[in-house]
Amino acid sequence: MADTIVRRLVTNRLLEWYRQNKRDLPWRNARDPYCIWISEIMLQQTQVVTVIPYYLRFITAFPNLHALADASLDNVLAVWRGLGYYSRARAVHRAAQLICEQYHGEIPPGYKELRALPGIGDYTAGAVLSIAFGQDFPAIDANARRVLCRLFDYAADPHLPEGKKAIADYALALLPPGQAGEFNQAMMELGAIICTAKIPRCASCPLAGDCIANRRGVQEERPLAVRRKSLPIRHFVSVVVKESSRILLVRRVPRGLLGGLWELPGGELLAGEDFATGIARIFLKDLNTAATIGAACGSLRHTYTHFTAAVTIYCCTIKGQPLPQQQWDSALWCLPNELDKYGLTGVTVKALAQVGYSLPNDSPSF
DNA sequence: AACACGGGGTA
DNA sequence: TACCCAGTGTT
Repeated sequence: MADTIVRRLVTNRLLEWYRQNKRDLPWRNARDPYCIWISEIMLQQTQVVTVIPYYLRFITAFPNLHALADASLDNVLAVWRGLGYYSRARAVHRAAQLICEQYHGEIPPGYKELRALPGIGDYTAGAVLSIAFGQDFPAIDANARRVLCRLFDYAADPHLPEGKKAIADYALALLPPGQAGEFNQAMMELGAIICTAKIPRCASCPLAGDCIANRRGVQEERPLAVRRKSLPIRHFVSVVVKESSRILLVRRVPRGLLGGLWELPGGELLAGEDFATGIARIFLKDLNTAATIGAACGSLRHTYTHFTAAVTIYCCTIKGQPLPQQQWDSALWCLPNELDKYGLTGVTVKALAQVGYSLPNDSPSF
């Protein structure tokens, strides 16, 4: 494997397999670095099949970098709604504005410049440089990492600093000069289709004969599994306040969990706190208004990355106009048929459906 | 180094 | 339920 000729044979087999088996994806063979960049941001921690409709909708809404830079964050988040990791949408919006200011609207074709933009880390910089600009940079995502761990039977934790270096060295050793874009995509495609996390299809793998883990029969033990903690359950209340057929929506401050998204007012209950007390506390502190609890009108569960939210829905009335502060930076009274104009949180979409307000076109498939 | 950060899919 | 996913930014 350390031999240049052997490496060449391996990459040739990989690239030949890729040419014959690659999926037809909307961003593939795109000339425009902007399209490559958007697709790579969306593909962070998100599977290809999930990204496709969001990508098409986003490119339609913001066809080029200037369109994105000129849009409002509210508009960008409304298009991103449902894809998750909303800091990506905030970062991509901010980066578009920075590229307009600093690089005359052209995505800079340099590692240092890309890496300095918000939302672009090592993986995305390498992906854009190799795929959009043809430069010899590796792009190591979870797929490529798994393929390399198996190919070289790397037995330690690849997320540790030594592991990251080892995996990067493997990738650099294999990377064929002048074909980094195809090579990186081929590694990811192999990981997504053949060298899957569970039950890899080694019988169909073009690199099975080169794979040390396969030879040793330990492919399913690579990469080394890291145990996760079970998710805690946290209790929340979500409140429907109506005023002459309009519904009160509030906007979360643009940072942290679901930053910049709109939601029904509410929040987490303190330990041992009952619903009426919690609602009164939240409305007084975050909306500067007195709330009176009404009927309970539903409940739901929603799982985030690191906790499960158990949400109870109440109808309430308030005294006077709400003044957003603390966790919210804006408030408005929304007509039911205009709900889809706002980037709503998943919990709010679910809660509204339970009280009879289903969103049109909630699926990004249009 | 560990944690925060969504949502959808699969077994 | 548990795990996985074309990772990045913060602490």
